[in-house]
Amino acid sequence: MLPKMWQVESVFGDTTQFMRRPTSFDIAALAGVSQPKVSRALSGSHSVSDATRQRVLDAAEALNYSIDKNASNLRREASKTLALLFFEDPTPDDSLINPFYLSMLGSITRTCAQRGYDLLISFQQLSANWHVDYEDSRKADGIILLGYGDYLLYRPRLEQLVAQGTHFVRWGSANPANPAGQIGTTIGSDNAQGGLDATRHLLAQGRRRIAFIGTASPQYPEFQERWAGYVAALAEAGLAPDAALQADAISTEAAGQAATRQLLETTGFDAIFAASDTIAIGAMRALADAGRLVSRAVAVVGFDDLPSTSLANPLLTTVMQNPRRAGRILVETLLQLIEGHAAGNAMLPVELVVRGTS
Amino acid sequence: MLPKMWQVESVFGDTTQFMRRPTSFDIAALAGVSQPKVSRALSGSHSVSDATRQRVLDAAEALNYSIDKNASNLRREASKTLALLFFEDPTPDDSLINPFYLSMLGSITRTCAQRGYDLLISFQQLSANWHVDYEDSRKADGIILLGYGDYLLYRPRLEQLVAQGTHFVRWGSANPANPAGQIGTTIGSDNAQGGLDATRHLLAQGRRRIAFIGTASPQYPEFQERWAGYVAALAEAGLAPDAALQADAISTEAAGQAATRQLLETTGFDAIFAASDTIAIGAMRALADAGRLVSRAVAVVGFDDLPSTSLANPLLTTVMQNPRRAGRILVETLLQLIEGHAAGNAMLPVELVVRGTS
DNA sequence: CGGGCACGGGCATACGTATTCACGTGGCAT
DNA sequence: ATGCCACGTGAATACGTATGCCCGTGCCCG
Repeated sequence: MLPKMWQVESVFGDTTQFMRRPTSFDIAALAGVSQPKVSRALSGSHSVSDATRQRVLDAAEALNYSIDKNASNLRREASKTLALLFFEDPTPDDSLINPFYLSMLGSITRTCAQRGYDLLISFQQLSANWHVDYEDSRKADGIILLGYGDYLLYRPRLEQLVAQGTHFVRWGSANPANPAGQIGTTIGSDNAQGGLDATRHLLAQGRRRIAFIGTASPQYPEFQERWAGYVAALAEAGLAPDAALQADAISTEAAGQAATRQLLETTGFDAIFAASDTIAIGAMRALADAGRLVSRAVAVVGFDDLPSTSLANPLLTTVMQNPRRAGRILVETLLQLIEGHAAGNAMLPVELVVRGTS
Repeated sequence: MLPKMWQVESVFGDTTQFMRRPTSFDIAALAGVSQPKVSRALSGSHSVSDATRQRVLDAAEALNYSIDKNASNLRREASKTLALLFFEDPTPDDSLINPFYLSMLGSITRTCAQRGYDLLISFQQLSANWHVDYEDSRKADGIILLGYGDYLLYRPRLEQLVAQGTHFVRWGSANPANPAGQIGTTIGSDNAQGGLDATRHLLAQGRRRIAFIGTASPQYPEFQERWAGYVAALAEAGLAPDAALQADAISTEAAGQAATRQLLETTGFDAIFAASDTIAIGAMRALADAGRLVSRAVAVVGFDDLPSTSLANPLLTTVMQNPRRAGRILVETLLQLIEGHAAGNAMLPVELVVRGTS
């Protein structure tokens, strides 16, 4: 049946100015066609003649019409929306977002826009049951998960998502050799290669006591892979990893600084491979505090290539990831999944950028 | 009438596993009540007895039910969603987002979450007719606008939004004395006060030839206000602004560097008040290139207090804005507007943070 | 000349929720 | 005893769009 309003009141008149929000019935009437035709015309269906389509478009333009997304979504049972979830370990409110993820944000939003999708964004504490919230409530057709965090903690959530058949992709370890990459579709950098390149570079500079600041724990699979690359490079040079040269630090500058300070007290070293740029910055600060000359006494290599490190002095040698490409691939892979196609993991190449600290 | 599915098939049976998405009718049946009751129970209506509500909640839990947002939004004619639009002057794709706005992102998302709203995010080129897109299509109940850009260019868009009655707030000049703050509801820092404080501080250090790097043009009202504060402080000290000491730069580090380089060639100065931290960083780089000692020869004060400047050496003296508070107020003000309450502009206090460069 | 087919179009209906309305049942005051 | 109100309830329906289905027309081909 017609919506009730149509049964009682006429649409046309000089009250146009104060009319309610126009619906597809309004443009249908104005264009002299039926409501379904309006829908078909606007959605580009073939079964609409060009002349009719143009009349419809003109009418829509005239009435300043735009499709009610909620009604459209309800009917189509899809929302043309993706959800971007940064998930973090429980931290105080004021924790900043990992800058590396932020750098993906631009390309994610742009790729979404190109593909006609909207993007919902949320920062999630691990505690919330976000997995219910987005695809279940039809707010989004799929989910992008970003976030360093304790993998062992959020892994059950991932398994639940897989079990529910939720469409999602995540940034993480995509290395086929790493079981951490086998839950859901995962996109990530070639962390092992990056670790290998960074460490080879330091070895080529004649460094022999190379510290690794990060973690080798499976809680943080990406760091673990960088560490594996580090170990592999050492092995190529006939060196065995020295446990005394490894110090734990997770992502933050403060952690990097503390870990380095501790290393300075306990052992000697002539180079640092830091598992992230933020850690490397903290390390450089600790070195400066200790009066150790970065690059002369201790070479430093980071990981990420954050833009903000351009303020550091000397400029940080680092393993560059490509966040723009990463963002695009995340979105495109997710869309593949949503459209029902199979999509595999993807491992993105990284590139060593040699600057002043090594 | 009941949805068609209900007229033909029974819901219960051992096919539960492969059942379609549960609807409010399903939990109604399971809880032994009617569908409207389910809606009321879940929305916290008073006209539901506690016992009934509990039964409904249990049933919803059992069937893993969650409300279909699209249907709910359609019915309520509201989406419980806000749209966050970064809008930029047309720039190449790879342009990064202004870091100051990014620092608001966290508090905006969190405040939205606290208030039960979702957040859509988009980066808009000025060319697109985004104003049609969000509230008109009922994707969002209101819009938050962020973005440095040529005010004179986007001003017509703002006026159109006002004319349409769209609910929106924007970050910008909230100074009652500035006509730029009188279109729509505007939240902003007390830029004039910041300019005043920064310049007074430099004057108190004995500096007399203080350069302003930014712009005094009404195209960028916030910068204009900072400049006005600068002029006011000079006046207090009995100094007249010297046009030779003013150089244009919009936001970017490169622009700040170029402007400073130019100033170095044309005139002498003993201090710089930069209209943003990124400009200040560029200025410091230009000074370093020219062999001028920052803080000794030339004192520098920035504006924003970006976290990344913690890598600069010496640490940048700057006027601190409070992005977390700003984000919260933006959201809360917008919600006021959406709920039909009046909401005025808000001007947030700023604070001079003295560090190494002055 | 008749049958089939391509094509443009309209009717009816479903999507799942929230709200309006009317109804029945108690209890309380008149 | 009668009227009234508060309260919990369910029946019906509207929100606006997209689509399955059927229909009529004109054309071509057999």
